[in-house]
Amino acid sequence: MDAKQRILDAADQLFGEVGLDAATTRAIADRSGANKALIHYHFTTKDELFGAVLDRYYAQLAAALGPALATEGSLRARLVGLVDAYVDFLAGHRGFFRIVQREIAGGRHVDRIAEHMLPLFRAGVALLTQAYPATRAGALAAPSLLVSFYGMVATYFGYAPVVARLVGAEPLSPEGLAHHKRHLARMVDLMLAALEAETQAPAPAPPRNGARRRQT
Amino acid sequence: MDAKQRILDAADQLFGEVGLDAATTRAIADRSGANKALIHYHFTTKDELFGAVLDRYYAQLAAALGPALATEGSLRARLVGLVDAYVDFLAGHRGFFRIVQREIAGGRHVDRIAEHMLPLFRAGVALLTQAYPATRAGALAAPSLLVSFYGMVATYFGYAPVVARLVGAEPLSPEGLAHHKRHLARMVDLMLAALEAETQAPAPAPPRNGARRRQT
Amino acid sequence: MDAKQRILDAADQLFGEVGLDAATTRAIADRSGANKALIHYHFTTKDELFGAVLDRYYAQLAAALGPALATEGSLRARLVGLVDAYVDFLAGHRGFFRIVQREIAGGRHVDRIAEHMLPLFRAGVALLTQAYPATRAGALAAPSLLVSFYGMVATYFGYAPVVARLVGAEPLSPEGLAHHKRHLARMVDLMLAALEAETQAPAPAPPRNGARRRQT
Amino acid sequence: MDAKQRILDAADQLFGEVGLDAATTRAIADRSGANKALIHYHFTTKDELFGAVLDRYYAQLAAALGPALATEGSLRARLVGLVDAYVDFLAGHRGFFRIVQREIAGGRHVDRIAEHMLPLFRAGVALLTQAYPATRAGALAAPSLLVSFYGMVATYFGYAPVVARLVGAEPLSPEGLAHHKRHLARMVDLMLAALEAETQAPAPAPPRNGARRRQT
DNA sequence: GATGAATGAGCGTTCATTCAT
DNA sequence: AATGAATGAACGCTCATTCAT
Repeated sequence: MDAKQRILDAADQLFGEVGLDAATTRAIADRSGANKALIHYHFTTKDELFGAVLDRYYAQLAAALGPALATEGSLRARLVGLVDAYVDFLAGHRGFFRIVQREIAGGRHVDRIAEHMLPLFRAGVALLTQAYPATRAGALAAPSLLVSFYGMVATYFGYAPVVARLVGAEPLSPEGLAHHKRHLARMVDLMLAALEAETQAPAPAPPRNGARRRQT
Repeated sequence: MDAKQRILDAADQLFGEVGLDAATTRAIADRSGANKALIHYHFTTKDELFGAVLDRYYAQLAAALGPALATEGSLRARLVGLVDAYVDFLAGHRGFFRIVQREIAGGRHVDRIAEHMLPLFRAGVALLTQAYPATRAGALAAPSLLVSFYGMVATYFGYAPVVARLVGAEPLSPEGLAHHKRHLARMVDLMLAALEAETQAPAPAPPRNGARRRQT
Repeated sequence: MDAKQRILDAADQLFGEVGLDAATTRAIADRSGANKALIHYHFTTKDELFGAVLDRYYAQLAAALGPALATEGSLRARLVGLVDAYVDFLAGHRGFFRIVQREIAGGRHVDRIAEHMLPLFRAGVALLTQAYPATRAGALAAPSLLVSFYGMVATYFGYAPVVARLVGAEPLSPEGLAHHKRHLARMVDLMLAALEAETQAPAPAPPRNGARRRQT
Repeated sequence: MDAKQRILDAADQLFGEVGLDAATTRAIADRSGANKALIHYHFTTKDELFGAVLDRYYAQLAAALGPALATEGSLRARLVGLVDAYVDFLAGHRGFFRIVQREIAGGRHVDRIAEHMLPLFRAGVALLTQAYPATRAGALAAPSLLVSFYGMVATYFGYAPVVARLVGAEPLSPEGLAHHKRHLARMVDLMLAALEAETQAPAPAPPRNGARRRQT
């Protein structure tokens, strides 16, 4: 009955822990309390099971990010809300990040992931370009900003083991996450200030090293 | 001797293309023109071979980043040089990024990677904290900044397939990379300006939404 | 009722196409539009389903051969009619021949097939021995003749792919079948002439190589 | 060293006994005293192993039939010699016939079998057409005769279980085989006599039932 | 240094069959 | 009569690794 759900849960955990290849159907069957054959009955193929896990994650992510996007507040509030919501989602679904991180680096599911991410990225691009024409091109173009912020948010989780050694504290503890959020909010502020400035004076000189040239 | 190098090269390629698990000794043997048994003769274990590939990459990376760190110029010049060098290295060693991306997300080699990255991170932390006391703690603490910048640099490569669809251009083309470098330089400028400001007035109010509180 | 027939039809087709082992219950269920479990409800076991297919075929074969045997004409007319009817049956039930061909070569159903064929062979033996005492033993003994004629009729179908390449024409086309029938009729004539001759002079010398000895 | 041979032998036996599908790699490994993986090491695939068994059989068959074809004697002597040699080969390689019988009825190896048989059939056609122009077409055309004789020879083996019940004796005993050979020699004689007659008077009337029409 | 042969363990997948409904 | 879910056993095949040469 709900064996399908239990298989999905077990697969999600194992894919996150050891990766798609190393997560064997046997292990998934064992952890879900199901029969190996039942996995194939419900999902046909390990790859399709993986796709189902992926789809479920992105549905949950969209649900988690939706409220932040729909907020009535200022752009800053919406961006910070978005970033915070993403951090919370990643913190609460550790396997998700690991799965995506591994597969986006080259696997059979890159396309599926890309298809899930595109609408999110596009929404972000729309948000920025509507507020700041300066983000339509140049060094602060919206896609660049979005990828960079996505990178800031996510890399913290990906490199948690390294960060832990570096700072001697647990990056994924509540305190660590709170600090990360504060850092990210500050980076959002930096970005918005720069965009604000650029809107008034389109081609600002770099603060110290005046000789840099701007291009499209 | 020769064969050992060819095995290392083939392994490096295959690990990058398909990952540690999916790269079989048979495939490595075939691509290197060596015998399967010879791989074990030279490297004992597939995991050790992987470690050797990793070590070689990080030695190359250190060599590539060294000049940028040793430069006599301004801090900005050194940071931008570092970022550019990293971008170039990642662009020139595509497999490296994929390997690290996959393994850092949870594998048997996380520790080895962490050990390689730590000195690089520590050097960056030293650089920043010496120049700006403000980076010793708070929302712009050096570790946070380094992870964020590492994330900006690297995510661009990891999410190239998504970026390609988003902007309809090839992110890894020379033009794409040049644009990415400009973007990153600009982000460095933003950061430095903020640190400069913070050094003069330690607790700045956020630009729009004045109600945020700072913590350590 | 309806479903049972559809299962039988689908099974018959698939057994003919790919053989007993390779015809899976799933494939039979798919082709018949039925549920896998329903197959076992109606036939208990795949082997029993196979037996049912076999039984139906032999019932149809008996019906097809009956008229030829019951004919009032000459022995030759009855033999040729039998042969023609068999050719027509095989041509019209291609799966039947393939199934029998495969299973008679060693399978779990050899006995069942043998039981179906025995009465047919016995009828043939009776027909010949009553008409020609010479067929009671010797080189032209009835069982030998029957097996040989059965072989002539059937092998043409079994080796159709080879024959097609050999003669560059389609052996199972109407023309091919007509030619085959003519050939078989001629072989019947040869046999009957020999039996006729042997009845008048029991120990004929072989046409060229006179030194052969006859035995029982 | 000779593990490859032992695998080939075991496979040959099992393919003959139970068929391609039912002969599992495990059973082949067990019978040959080899490891399951070793089978794939030497033959890559079960289908390729089957092809190797097939090729070996046909090489042996060609060797067994060669002397009979090369004989200096009369056409009759050569034909009878050929038939006898085939009977002996089939009797001595029981698995061969079963394998071919099953696969020719529709499998993945029909083409391979057909390719092996074609030269043999062509040699037979050449033999007959050179000796008797009458075999170039018509009811006694060479291909028809060859298929029929092949059918007579082979069906005896294929239907041995049925024949055993029919005559209450063992068809594959030395006595049974000797009798079969005598029967076949007699059939050869019948055919040759008919061809001889037809050569002198091209369009003979059928012995009893005068109304049959001849065609090409 | 290099290789062909060999192996045990385990892979994803499929099978005929059962059972509760 | 009919079905979706479930299962144990087994499938062909591939794996990293070993070893004698």
